[in-house]
Amino acid sequence: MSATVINYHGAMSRWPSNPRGRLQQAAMELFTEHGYDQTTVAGIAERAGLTERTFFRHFSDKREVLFFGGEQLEAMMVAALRSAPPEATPLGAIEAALSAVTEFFDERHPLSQARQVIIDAHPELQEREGAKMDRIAGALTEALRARGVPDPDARLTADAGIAVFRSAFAQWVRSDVGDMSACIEECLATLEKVIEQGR
Amino acid sequence: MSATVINYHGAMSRWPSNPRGRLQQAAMELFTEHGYDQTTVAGIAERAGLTERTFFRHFSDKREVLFFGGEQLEAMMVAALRSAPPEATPLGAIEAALSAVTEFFDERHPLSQARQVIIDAHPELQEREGAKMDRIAGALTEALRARGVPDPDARLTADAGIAVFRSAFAQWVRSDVGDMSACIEECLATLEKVIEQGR
DNA sequence: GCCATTGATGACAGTTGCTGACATCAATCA
DNA sequence: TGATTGATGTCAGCAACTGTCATCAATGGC
Repeated sequence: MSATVINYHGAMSRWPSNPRGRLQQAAMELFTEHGYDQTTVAGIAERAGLTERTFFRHFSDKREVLFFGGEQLEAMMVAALRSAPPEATPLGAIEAALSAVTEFFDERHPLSQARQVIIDAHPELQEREGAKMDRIAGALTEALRARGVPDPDARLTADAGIAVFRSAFAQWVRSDVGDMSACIEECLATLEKVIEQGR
Repeated sequence: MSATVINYHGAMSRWPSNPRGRLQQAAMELFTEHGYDQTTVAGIAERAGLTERTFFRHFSDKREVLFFGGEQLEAMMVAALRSAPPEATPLGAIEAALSAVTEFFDERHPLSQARQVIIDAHPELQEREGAKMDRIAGALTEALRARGVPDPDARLTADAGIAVFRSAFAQWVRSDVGDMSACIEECLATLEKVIEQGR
């Protein structure tokens, strides 16, 4: 049943070939060992048994190797939002989207922590992370519009939801227990509190 | 009284030398004429009568030439937040910060529109814009903490405020009238509505 | 079993963003 | 007048990224 094989490059891996995964693994290792700046794409490719050119066939740029998979997250959230009951409020639908990914994160707590250490040390990576969040916010906005939520309500609700997600994630990734849904709930309640407290 | 002078490079400008301004102007022109990708830093520098090396002495990278001045915006917002009355609520203080920059924008409506056309066409520029917003959100968070607002309240309020700002800006920059404070007020009211509407 | 096609990769050259190091020159000041 | 300072020019070089073509394993019709 084990899928360990020898491919035609002589490399051994859990799944046949899987060059993208090998590149991601190699990148994480090198970023952790020597830092992001000190790591070259050529170095990552070499450790993965591939060439620099192939790296750029799998990832649009050097940063992307750390963020690949964000589309999956986006898809999960959008799907959850779509399957929320039609009578749900915009904020309720957003809450459903956030809740849909807590399990995904709880299963990857150590990996997320290692990743965050790298990102926190490099502004260009934080920039990319923000861009990914913006992308998700845009997708959620679109999904809310599809539910009949007008503008600017849709965008503001989605952005507020992403703000909750970011605060919750920051809290979750720092903690050791790793209960993402509790963090979401707390941050969402906090947002409601500061808004209802008024200006 | 006019400050037009001939500097030692033979260049003429409204203010003596002002290399940074010349580079920004040249960049805006070239980005608009030929697009961001097709414009090289060497080309910008040449049009400004300077060298590529000097460009990078004034701007940390190619994108930054479009975003220089963001620190000024951040400073204005932080100052306004600081001078808000101590009894103001977190959201009220954030509203003061947003209101403090509406005039600044209203005075630069056409320039903002031209800039936005360029940014909208290039994901890497949108990424930088998001990073600038994140930076401001961080500064506002810190300023709220200094007022005694705890975490995660401070971060969430600041992020919500930036979300309002972004929606308001998008609306303002698309419009022809250019009344930023009205856009801020509308978006803030919308945010309050969608939150108070509940989950 | 053979061959054409397809998809992923390697090889290689080239452009551009960006940096370090040193030289130059005008302005300033002791 | 001469030393210093700050901004710029010059030049070499690295690394990110791209276009192009060759290679080769796998696939599928015959």
